[in-house]
Amino acid sequence: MKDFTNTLREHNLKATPQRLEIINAIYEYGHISIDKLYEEVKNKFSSISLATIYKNINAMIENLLLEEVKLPNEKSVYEIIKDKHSHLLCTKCNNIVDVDIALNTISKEISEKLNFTVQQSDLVLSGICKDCK
Amino acid sequence: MKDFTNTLREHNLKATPQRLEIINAIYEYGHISIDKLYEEVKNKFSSISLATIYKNINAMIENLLLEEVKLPNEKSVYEIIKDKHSHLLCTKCNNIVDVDIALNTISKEISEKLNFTVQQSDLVLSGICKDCK
DNA sequence: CTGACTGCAAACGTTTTGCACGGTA
DNA sequence: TACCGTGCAAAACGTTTGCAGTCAG
Repeated sequence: MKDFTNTLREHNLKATPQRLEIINAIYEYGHISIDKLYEEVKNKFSSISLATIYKNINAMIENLLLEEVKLPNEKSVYEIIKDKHSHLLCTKCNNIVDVDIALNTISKEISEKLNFTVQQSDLVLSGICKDCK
Repeated sequence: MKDFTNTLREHNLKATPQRLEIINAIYEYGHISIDKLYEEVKNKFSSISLATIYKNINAMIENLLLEEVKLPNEKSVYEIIKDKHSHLLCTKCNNIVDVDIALNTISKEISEKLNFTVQQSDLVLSGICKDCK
């Protein structure tokens, strides 16, 4: 189990046992929904409250440690902030994987043609993953 | 005011006055949130209920007349289903415009490299539009 | 030791449901 | 006329808040 104590402190968050469990679960899953996270953390911290999950998710988002990923036809999932990337969502097994897709060319084109400055791009490609075929 | 009577019937929905007003408002706005839609339709149908708005949005989504557009840091908006396209979201004025971005090349690449069959792609580019600069 | 965090319960906002009535086809 | 749709009120759901007790730094 990876130790996120310093990561949390660097983001101005105290490293409580509950919080370490939460961030670790998110890390291990890669992408996780609130419900799954609650279920998962409850295994090790049976007394944890859903309110604590929400408070922590929000605190970590505010402190730029986590971000929400909105998905078509699905509940949002949360992931640790890392380099820009897109998501592949398998509509059969619901698995999500990160992919590095170059959107710079597209952003540049939009900037030039429409005079719209792109600051952020969110791309989700939905379909069937190789394991589900 | 465009007449959506036949469009509704073709999607197995009765053309009630409320429904015509709802679909027309969505059409005129291009992209609209539930709240704005309720507010807008209430101007012409002061007796309309929020429940009716929800029931209709859901019915039209189920009958493939509408689709939800999930946006980063914003409430979802709804639009009439049309040809595949992406969205530009201005984070200053909150305006949304459709853009035709070719994602086929990307989808093909993903298919070949990762053996993932892309069926749908959702792209939102957020930034500053030309009017807000 | 102090401010931040936890867990509980209550509150809140959003969306859905049940039902009686009314309107479309 | 039969069924679908509307509007109201209540219920359900997901998320946030307030507070008292606890813990990390």
